[in-house]
Amino acid sequence: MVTEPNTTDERRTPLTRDRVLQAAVDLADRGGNEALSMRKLGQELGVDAMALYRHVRGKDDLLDGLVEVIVGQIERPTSGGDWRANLREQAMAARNVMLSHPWARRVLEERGTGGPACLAYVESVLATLHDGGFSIELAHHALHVLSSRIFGFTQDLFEEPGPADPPPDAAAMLRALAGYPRVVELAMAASHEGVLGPCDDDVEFAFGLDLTLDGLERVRAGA
Amino acid sequence: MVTEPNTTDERRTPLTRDRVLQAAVDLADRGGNEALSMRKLGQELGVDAMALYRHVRGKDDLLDGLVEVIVGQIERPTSGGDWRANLREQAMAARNVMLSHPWARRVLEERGTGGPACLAYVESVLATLHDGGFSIELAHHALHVLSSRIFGFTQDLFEEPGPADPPPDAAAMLRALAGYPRVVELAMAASHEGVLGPCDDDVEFAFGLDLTLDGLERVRAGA
DNA sequence: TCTCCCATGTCTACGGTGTAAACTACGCCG
DNA sequence: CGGCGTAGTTTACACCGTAGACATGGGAGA
Repeated sequence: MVTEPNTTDERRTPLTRDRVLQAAVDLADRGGNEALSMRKLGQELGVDAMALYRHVRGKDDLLDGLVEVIVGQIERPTSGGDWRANLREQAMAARNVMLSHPWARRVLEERGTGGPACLAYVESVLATLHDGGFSIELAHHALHVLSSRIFGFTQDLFEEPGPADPPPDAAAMLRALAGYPRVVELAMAASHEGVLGPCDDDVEFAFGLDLTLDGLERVRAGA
Repeated sequence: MVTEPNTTDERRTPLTRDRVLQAAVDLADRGGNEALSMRKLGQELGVDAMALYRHVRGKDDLLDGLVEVIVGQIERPTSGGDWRANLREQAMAARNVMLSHPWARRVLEERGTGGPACLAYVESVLATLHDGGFSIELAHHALHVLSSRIFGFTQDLFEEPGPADPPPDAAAMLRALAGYPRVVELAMAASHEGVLGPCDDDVEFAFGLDLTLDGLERVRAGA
């Protein structure tokens, strides 16, 4: 082809690692986790899939890069309050990021938290704990109990019947749930009238976070 | 071929959903999560991959079946104690199962907890909470905070440097960690001399579990 | 200005995945 | 014996990540 200028000639500006990562974020935001394939990403950028390998070592490296981008988006709290308020604000900030990038949770779990952005993030959390009077051992425990919440999500194995679930066939659903009276009781009571979000329940997140923070404070003060 | 009897002629006994699931568990126990492919599983059973589709609707159905098997392995606690001891014992039993099937965590997260075994399991947990004096709302919260622990694992984003990590290149590792003083401090302090397990740290699991149970008891008593 | 090189992107290909559809082989039952 | 259902096979398709050879174009050096 002879440099035929295709719509806005987006491909002229050369690819960059940052451009690749940004496109990957956009793609995942739109198409979810399974849309993140090398081929689709290449297509997204008007480029052959293999071209990406000039700027990214492979899929794993791409995902690592995404972790960096996402974790980098988490705002550090205005470090005014005590450790508790500080950490709470931190977790909430992280949660906001995770809510706007629902796919990121899986990527984080899959690739781990060993990258620079994550290390820096953990470093800041540890500093907060230290300044709050936590011993190293207790900070270690705290990091483990908080780990998922500090990154903005909980390991919610239960998918509430949300407003999207009943439509299919409420009758069959109820029939399938016969034999689990307490489960249906709970499903009724917890039907989450207030449609808070697609991923998680703000109330639940805050509840668990506060429960954990309270517990940590108690242990800290007791030790 | 004319019924040539290959070693022990294992293929003669006809396939069954249970046989398929059991083989899948064995395969995953040996080869981890990525060994769970239809083709490999078929090979494991001395059978073509497509043969599995007679006994399993597809990969998703296979995974759902695995969830049933695994969750079914969790022993119910001897319901003698109070709710707290009861739930603790329950979580520990679940953890034992998860430790012997490390791949199960991912499968559970991927496929959810909507199957009969999981529903029955949750039902029993809810019964325990109810008998312990929890209101429906509080039981709901409790289920969310406990969800991952009740199934035997926590969402541990941090991979401790365990005894397998240093070998590669301790010097390069320490160099990479320069700039994160508190992280290395913690890594030193928490080097987990006691090599407890490959997946998680018993101490951390128990710590988080007790912290959560204490918090719940406090809320229950206060409300 | 000519030339060469290298960076960037493309093409082809390989082995892997899940699975749809057609086909084969066997046992059972009327 | 005829037929039928059941279990397993074969083939094929679309997708995945990626190794390796190739095309191309622009900038540096002669």
